[in-house]
Amino acid sequence: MRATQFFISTTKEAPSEAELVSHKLMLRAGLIKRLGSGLYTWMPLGLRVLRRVEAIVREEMNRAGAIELLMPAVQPAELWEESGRWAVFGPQMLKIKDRHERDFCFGPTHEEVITDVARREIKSYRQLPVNFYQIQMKFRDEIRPRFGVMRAREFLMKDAYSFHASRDSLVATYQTMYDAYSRVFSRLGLTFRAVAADTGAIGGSGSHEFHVLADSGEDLIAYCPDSDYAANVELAEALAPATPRAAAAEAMREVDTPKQTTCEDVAALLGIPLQRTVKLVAVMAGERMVVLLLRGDHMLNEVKLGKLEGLADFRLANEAEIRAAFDCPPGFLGPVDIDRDRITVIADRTVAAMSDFVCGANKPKLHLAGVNFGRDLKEPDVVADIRNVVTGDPSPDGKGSLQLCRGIEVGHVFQLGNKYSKAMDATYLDEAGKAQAMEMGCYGIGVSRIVASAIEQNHDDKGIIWPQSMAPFLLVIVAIGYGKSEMVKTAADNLYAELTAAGFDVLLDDRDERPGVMFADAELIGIPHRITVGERGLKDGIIEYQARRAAPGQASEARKIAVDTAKESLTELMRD
RNA sequence: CGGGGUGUAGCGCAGCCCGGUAGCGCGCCUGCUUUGGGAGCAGGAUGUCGGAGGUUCGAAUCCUCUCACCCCGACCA
Repeated sequence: MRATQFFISTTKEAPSEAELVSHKLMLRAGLIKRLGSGLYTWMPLGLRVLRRVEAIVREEMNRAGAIELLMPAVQPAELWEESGRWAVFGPQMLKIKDRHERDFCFGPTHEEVITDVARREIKSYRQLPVNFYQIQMKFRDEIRPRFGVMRAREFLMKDAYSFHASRDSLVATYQTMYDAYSRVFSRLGLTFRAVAADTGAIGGSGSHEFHVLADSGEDLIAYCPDSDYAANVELAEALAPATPRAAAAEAMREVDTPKQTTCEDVAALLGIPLQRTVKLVAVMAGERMVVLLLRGDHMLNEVKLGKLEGLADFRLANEAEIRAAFDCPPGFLGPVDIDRDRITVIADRTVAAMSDFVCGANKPKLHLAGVNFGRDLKEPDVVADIRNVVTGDPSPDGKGSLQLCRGIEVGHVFQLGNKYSKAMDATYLDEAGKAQAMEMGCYGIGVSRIVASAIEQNHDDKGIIWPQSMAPFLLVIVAIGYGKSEMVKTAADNLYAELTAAGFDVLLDDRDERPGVMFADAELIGIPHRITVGERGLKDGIIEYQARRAAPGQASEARKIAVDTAKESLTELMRD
């Protein structure tokens, strides 16, 4: 591709809306343009990157035996009502009406449509297993779109759905897809980690997420350096303390806390570790109030809580409900002397093993110290794991302690079981001629998100440094004085023709720009390899090569290459 | 949805407090010079100051409403 026949639109400054490095660089390099909140045009350069990622995903899906199809983005409401998700998916779904006032949605995912395909097409166990996939724009009405294409409302997704006659078959395909995903992210040159995950709104049983590791990631991952345990914090189990609850040593007493409404403040005032305090979180399970007890330094895990009996639809209590139940303003709430007939107490495992702790007194400006279960208040109604793990917690596999890191979720694989096939009556006839619900799996990759997360992992102060496998061009020829020097033009044209014929994706920068502009653009855009062709070197039969990515800790070094053997030298240098 | 912030030229911003008819940098156009790290000089174009209403002789500026976008939060009481 010649730069003069392509469309390059770079800027020195990033629009003020961009916060994340990848977002800024994507805008500055002219990969994307914003149309509205969470809505982006993929400009020609960005589209090339997107297509390269897509191609690798497609190759690996095909290699894994998945079969490509393309389903409609617009889906009738009836399908979603069949599966019961029209209401469940809720406001995240973009719902639309046609001219006859019939309800549709712009597909946020395609379990319903594919299950409909399967139930119409698959009659016999002989047709199973089968694995369909597509690469297609999805729409989700995110609460808060942000970070450019990282969390956009419209985004490109690869989604695959497998159907099986047995659990074993599902597990086998799940493993095949898991391996295919690992290959995809490895080929894309990303540092990633597969982690055990919660199944969320999609439903089902077994599930793993693939995360690109980055400090800017929105997800927290718990992993054990001494074993292969890794899980999303949403799921990672916090084990019960190994040591049993110590006997009460202190008498319960009130302490004045005139302004201290948080555990941090109370701990600071009393000069005790935060780990000695207990906080109370009030939630509503239907009409009933449930209070949750967590150690002062711990965070509630809403996913875990939602899995407890009767708490699937819990919500935080509002201030009016709190005042009605406690007759006390928030900030001084505690579990002592509350009406246990009307209020259920759920203690986190850690809290259940605490003694002589500090908590709110249910009176304004007062807290209690030296509080003990059994003596000062009844034992909790329920003891459960309802908190996020923290650094240093024992690994659930018993092989060391947990560390935390951040990740960007770029892939997710699920074993769905027969949730959708049962709801939508997708059955096949088994060997005995009996109708059976199909086992299902589903597997997603956020194609557009991969582009952004690759930049998060691969950039410097000059711009993007594409992994070779997803670069928009493999090599850029910067021709200095292309329009002025016949020698430069001839040499650059020849090299371009030769390399292009050899199958390399080459950008010839034949613009009438100053060298600095072309160098800066090449670096901002992040093309992995660069050749500089100028009269200066050509006089000696030489052109210059420079790699975009420098060896760790040093600047990328330019090296001289003889024009005559340039193709051979470059083929060597650009070997992945 | 709650809190905060911002909307002025394609992009980044100043002007607003204290009302007087809009400016800077980058980019863009023309010409000349320049050409190995985001050129120099000269000339030039571009704005319903997000929208509506109001106050005023006069509004980018003050008031009301509204829309859009961004950030934080939506979980610890």
